[in-house]
Amino acid sequence: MDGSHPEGKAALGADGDRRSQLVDAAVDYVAAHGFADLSLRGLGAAIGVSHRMLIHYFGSKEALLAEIVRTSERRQRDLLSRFRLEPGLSPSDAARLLWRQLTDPRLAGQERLFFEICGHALRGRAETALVLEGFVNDWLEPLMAAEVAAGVDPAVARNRARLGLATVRGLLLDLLATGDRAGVDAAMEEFLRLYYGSE
Amino acid sequence: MDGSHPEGKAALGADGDRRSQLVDAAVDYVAAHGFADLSLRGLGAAIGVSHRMLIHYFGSKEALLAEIVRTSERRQRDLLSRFRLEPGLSPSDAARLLWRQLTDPRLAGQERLFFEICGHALRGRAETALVLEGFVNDWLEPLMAAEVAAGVDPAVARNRARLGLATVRGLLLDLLATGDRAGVDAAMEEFLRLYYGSE
DNA sequence: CAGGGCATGTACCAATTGGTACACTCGCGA
DNA sequence: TCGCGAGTGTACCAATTGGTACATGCCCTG
Repeated sequence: MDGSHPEGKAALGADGDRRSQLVDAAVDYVAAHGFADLSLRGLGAAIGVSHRMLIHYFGSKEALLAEIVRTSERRQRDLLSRFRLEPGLSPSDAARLLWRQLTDPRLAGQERLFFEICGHALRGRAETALVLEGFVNDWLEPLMAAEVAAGVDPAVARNRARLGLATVRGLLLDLLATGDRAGVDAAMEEFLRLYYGSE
Repeated sequence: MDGSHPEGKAALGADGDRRSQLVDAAVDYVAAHGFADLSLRGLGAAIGVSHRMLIHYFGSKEALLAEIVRTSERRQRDLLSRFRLEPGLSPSDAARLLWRQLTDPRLAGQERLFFEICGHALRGRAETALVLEGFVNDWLEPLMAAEVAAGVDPAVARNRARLGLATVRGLLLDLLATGDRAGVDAAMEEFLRLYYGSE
């Protein structure tokens, strides 16, 4: 009685069709309602399938969670790669722009989910463990490349990239926890001043 | 048949005696085994009481969790206050020392728990919501005071303190996720160089 | 039109959960 | 000595969970 018309299986494209549509909806739901206490029934009811179907498509709750984590990660990475296409701004302006994108309120749910998943991953939860792999390294490479491109000694660039990543995440967490956008933005400005040379 | 001898109720001190002993054991257990999937039975079995008694002493699981969160918070605060007693080192050396204390492997469980609780608190989970209150502000004040004492303009000091807090947390998260102590330490050194003046 | 395979729903199951009822023990005060 | 109340364990309950069995319906191919 909702949008689940039996549209046949050839309507959509490449991958799993229905399956990938479900995982997308699931990520949205999880980003909005949290990862920890997810139940197949609750999720199913919210996105319009029975919990039976979730098991059918994903095999188990654990597998579904793993897929949610992967998709959420991919979304974040897409955000970054879309950003990299920018023209040649000054490094500090580029950072500022990236920061503004990351702190877009519409991404808040996604960011919360990120930290939530981190928390679980630190506990060694299987579905989320793979996150820890790319947690730093996947982001370090592009940031490091940017540093090196700006003329920084590669050895130092790695440390600077790691520092920048950590600071951004720390401030992001601050923002999510306090909602004090002005205060956090001011701290970020202070960081940019220190990081990219002064005013 | 274990360490729960009926030692009478006057053996220990002030507060709840048994109760506070239980909450201490509970925090240890949770720091080691995680917060998300805690069950009263599992916890009880681990610390040597029946889940019945946990309900008896704390009223409900939620109340117990709230108490665990509060105690864990208090422990962290105690760590900081014990640290403040140091003599007058240079700011950067003081920061280095604090950093070394925070990254003591023996605290890893506690730190993991901190981030885990953050994740849940961001979801508005009731027992953990109070954490968000003090999440930044409680730490900002002492850090800000230190900045001001070092001669920084109060307006800037707030931003610097906030930045320092965020960076420490970001790097701590990095350390917990990757275990790459050397890499994270190097990034921290880079930060200290930027933060407290150069080479 | 017939058959097969995929998608879906309903009903169900076993396990685990937080929480409760009741019984038992034990030490203290009258 | 006799309770009485606090501490504790055992057994139990209802709800929720992930997961399964079976039946149904639909579309596509023959």
